[in-house]
Amino acid sequence: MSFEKEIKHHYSKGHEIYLRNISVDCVIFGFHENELKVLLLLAKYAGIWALPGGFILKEEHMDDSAKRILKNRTGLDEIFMHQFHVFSQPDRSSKVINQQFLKNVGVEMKDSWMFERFLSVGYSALVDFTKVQTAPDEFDSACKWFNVNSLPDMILDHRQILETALKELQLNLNYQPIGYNLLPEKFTMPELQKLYETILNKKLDRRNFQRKIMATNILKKLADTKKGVAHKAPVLYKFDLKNYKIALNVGMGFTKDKVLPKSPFFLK
Amino acid sequence: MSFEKEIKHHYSKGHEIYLRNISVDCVIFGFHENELKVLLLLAKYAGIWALPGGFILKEEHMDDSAKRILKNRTGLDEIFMHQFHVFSQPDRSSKVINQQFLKNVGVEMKDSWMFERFLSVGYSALVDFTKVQTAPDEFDSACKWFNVNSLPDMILDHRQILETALKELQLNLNYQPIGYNLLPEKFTMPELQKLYETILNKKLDRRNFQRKIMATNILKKLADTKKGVAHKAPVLYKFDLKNYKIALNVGMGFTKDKVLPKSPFFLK
DNA sequence: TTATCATTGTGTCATTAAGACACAATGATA
DNA sequence: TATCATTGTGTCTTAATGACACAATGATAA
Repeated sequence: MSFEKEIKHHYSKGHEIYLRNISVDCVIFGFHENELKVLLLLAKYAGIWALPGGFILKEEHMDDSAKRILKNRTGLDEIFMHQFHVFSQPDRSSKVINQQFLKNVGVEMKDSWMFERFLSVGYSALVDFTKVQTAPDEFDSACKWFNVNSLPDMILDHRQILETALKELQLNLNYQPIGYNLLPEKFTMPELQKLYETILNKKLDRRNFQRKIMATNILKKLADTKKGVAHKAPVLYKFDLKNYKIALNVGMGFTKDKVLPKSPFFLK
Repeated sequence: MSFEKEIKHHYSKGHEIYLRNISVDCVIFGFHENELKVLLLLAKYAGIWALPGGFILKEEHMDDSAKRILKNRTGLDEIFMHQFHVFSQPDRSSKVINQQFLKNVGVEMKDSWMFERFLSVGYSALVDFTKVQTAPDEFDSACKWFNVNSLPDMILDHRQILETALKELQLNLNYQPIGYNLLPEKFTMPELQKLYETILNKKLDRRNFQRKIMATNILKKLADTKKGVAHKAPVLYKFDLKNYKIALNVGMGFTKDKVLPKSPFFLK
């Protein structure tokens, strides 16, 4: 189907398969060359960058909508995504804006479910940059990773959605394990530390970092070292998936033969 | 308008003023006689208890919808409410269920926006039990506080929504100040501790509790003591609203002339 | 009037985590 | 073979936590 037909169909018939007034936007983080990246699409109809988003099928769990959107745009499956906030400014989208989008691509329409107000549920995911096949769909002319510190202009309130996701990620770093989807299977301690530093946007002490991370029991030290690097060969680690998953549910202060960071207030 | 007319009108015309496919449910916590309570309504049309809920007006910020619902049911204004989760099981509500509701009150209808699937956004609030005027509206036959440990059967997935709110509350207790809306203006340290113990459902050490709470700077010690109590008269405190609000934004580990609890990992 | 006693206010001590930092080991490169 | 950036491990001080002791208070009972 041609793009024009596609978009006409979406605007005129979409409400037959999707829920109304509600959309999903995904903030997909990746890690590459010591930079925290986020995946954006260039929306054909708007000529401006946007988060990968979509709608909820009439009989679909919203989590599955988010996963479907992720799969479409990245080819990735089995990624843990979670909702972090609903954005509900009444004027975050509007009839005028949507009619302008249509006009941009030479389509005119009087009425459409798309002209109505939409709430958007923000979802966030951390993925392996190297495994992603960026795949613009029929509505997008490009799909690209951006460094979170140099973002382009973005559609509607997508910048705000992204910032919210980033703040949440930085906060969650303190309570949840991270890295399983972001790093290769085997990795070194400096690599893991770089990930933390990049997300938090600050330097951490190498030695204290190691102590803290090891105390959580989410890592397994391997016998191997990383070959072919300058200087001393660093030891390789991989995640102890069992403990990693426990920590995901219970938080980093979980107890596996004790060894847990002291927590503020009354967590313990 | 009669109840029957009201409900007919809601089912046949509601979509003209509300967003579709999305609703708001409020978990309203109160504290009374050392018990954590939650406000439930007995829905006329269902004959089963439910969280106070409602819909989003077409031009209304969702936060305002939640506040409007709270105001309607409790008379309370200016209460901090926040969204905590979207519930999106496809089968959480259904046409069949809604038609049954209508049948229960002797109304028949073939089609309605209410028969469609609804996502529900959970909101949570902590309010002063004593200031609440419980007010069932035209759709409800009763409005009552329940101890969170002895809840009645509840409609749809409302039990799950409530449990989620409670868990979130227990977790947030570690990072956010609490009590401003739940306690009288002046209160004693044992009273505040009871609040924490009730929510967390565990005993805390009296002396360590005092130390920790005072270290946060959210309390002001008053010159007065509580009169007319058995045994030693406890000192009265009130919240330092300025610091309380800072802590709400920044978290309990905020720095006001230092004195902050050590936080796990890399918060600091 | 005085003793009782549950409750409140405050302090101490041992343990442990966090932050800062020193030094030896490694292994590619010069 | 020496150099040197980087990695691995340990130590020290400070500060927060949890456990606990004891004195002060003030209504109630004797």
